[in-house]
Amino acid sequence: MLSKKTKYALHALTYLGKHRENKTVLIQDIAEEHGISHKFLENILLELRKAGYLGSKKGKGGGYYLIKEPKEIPLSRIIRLLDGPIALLPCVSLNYYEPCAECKSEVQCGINKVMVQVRDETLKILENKSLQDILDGE
Amino acid sequence: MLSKKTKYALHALTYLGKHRENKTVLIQDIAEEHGISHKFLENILLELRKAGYLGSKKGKGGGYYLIKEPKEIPLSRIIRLLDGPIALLPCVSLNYYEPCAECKSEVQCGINKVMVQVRDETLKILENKSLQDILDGE
DNA sequence: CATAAACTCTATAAAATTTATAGGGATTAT
DNA sequence: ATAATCCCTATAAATTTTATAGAGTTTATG
Repeated sequence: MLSKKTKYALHALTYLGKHRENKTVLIQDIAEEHGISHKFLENILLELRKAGYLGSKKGKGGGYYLIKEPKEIPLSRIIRLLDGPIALLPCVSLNYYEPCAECKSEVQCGINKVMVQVRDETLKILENKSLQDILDGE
Repeated sequence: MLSKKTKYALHALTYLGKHRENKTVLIQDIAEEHGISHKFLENILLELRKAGYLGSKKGKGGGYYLIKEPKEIPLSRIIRLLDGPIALLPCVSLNYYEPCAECKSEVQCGINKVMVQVRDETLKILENKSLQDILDGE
């Protein structure tokens, strides 16, 4: 399951996607719309900005806005950013690889081999769905 | 990512699958082979037995053994049993459904719609891979 | 029939992670 | 000048995961 952080990030991105005509959107507005803690959401939006998905404007009249095309924001990226690996095991993660302590040899491990396949097929799904698909369903 | 519980379960099932000629296998043997805590693994095997994948024999000379064909043990089942939902959000889980607090209307939620698709495609992958596939890779 | 070997079951403790809060700083419009 | 707003880092609270503990129960065997 996705963490609340990722779930909230998706809600925030969706909200921002739906309000692209506005110059900026307040954290507070998104938080209220979904009943999310302002401060918790603040941290999430900060991460999304640092990762290059959002722009922000400080000071009075400031707020956040989307700086990428919704089409260019695949689910895989958002999940990786906030939740970490998409792979089911560390030993098959492309972006967060770590060996599994209990496994003597990766090349001889049937679990590893199957999980590589699962990872590749899962990635295909998540790279192929973007914020645009979410917006299309609203 | 899978929990250690699920990962250990997969190792245990693999071990049992590789030793089907034996009448029984000791918890201790599996634990040692993979450097897993005996007691932790004990709880996991108990769950697998209660769920109908393993049989056990008590007392001296006892142990665990596989009672299902490896082909009949899909990854999806093992993951659900030990880790819970496969869906990325509670509001699209088939087996562990819960509404999302921050979402006013599921039928109007674009996130929900996309996640239903992701769930269905992910399930296809995980239902289609079984312990047999793991054993084939060993 | 005594003993040791093994699984059974439930409770609890420890560790790690996730979720949430807090508050002072910096910037900007008016 | 002031108020609004994002920026940043630290810490607290809650939850979940991981691990341990120990008293049962069953069974093979000498």
